[in-house]
Amino acid sequence: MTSLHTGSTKIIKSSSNKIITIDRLFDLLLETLGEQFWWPARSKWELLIGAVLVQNTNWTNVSLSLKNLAHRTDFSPKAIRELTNQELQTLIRPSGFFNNKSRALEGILSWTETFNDDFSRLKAVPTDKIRKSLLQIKGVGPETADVIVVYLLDRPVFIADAYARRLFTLLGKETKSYEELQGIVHLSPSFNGTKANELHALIDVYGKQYLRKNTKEIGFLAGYKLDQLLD
DNA sequence: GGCCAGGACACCA
DNA sequence: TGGTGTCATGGC
Repeated sequence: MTSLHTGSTKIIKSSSNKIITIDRLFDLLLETLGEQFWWPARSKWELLIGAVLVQNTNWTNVSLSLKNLAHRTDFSPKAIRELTNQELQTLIRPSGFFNNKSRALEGILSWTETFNDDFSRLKAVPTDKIRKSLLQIKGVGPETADVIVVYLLDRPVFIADAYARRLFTLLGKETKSYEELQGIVHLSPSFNGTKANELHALIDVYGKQYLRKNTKEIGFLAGYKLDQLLD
C-alpha cells in the first residue's frame, strides 16, 4: 500500500498538467452539498455491519437488513455469533449477495474477537496493519477495509471507490483500479479522520447525483464546471 | 421490464 | 495483473 496520509504533495495533476488540490476539491464539494453526517449508524457494530451490507447495494436495501438485525440481535456481537449462517442470511436477504455477505460478517466478527470486541485496543495498532488484517477476511476488499478504517477508527485514508474514480476521470485522472487512484490521491495534513469521512460522503453524494452510469450532463461544483476547476 | 446500487472474488489467459 | 462473469435484492 502506498502512504495515504503522510503529507506528501497534495495535488491532482490532470493529463494537461493542470492542477486542483484535494483541499479545494473538498471545499467546493462541501460548499455545494453541505455537511453529510455519515455514517448513519447508532453504534460501531451497526456501522461495521452496514459497511459490509452496502457493498454494491443501495442504502434503502441495507436499511431493511439493518432493521431485521436490530430487531433480532440489537447488533450485539454475541447475539449475532449465535445465529446460524442460515438465520443470518435470512435477516440480511434484502441487501442481496447474502451468501457472500453472511460469510463476510462472520469473518468480521471473528476479527473483532481477536481483540476481545474492544475497539479501543486497536488504538496503538498502525493503520497498515489493521488494513491488512481486514483484507484477509473473505468478502472484505480494499474499499470496505478503508471504510472501516475511516468510519470506525477515525483515521484519515482516501477511499478510492467507483464514484471517486468517475469524478477523477472527469478531472483528467483516469484510473483503472482502486489501488491506482489511491496511489495518486494523497490527503493533505489538514485531513483528520473526520475530514476524510466527510470527503468520502461528499464524493458519493455528489456521484449519486451527477456521476451515475448513464448520466450525460455533468453537474457543477459551487458554480464551476468540473473542467473549470483545473487551474 | 431493464437498469442500477456507498464491491468482492473466482476463473481465465 | 488485467479482463470478465457471478453473486441477489428492491426501487425507480
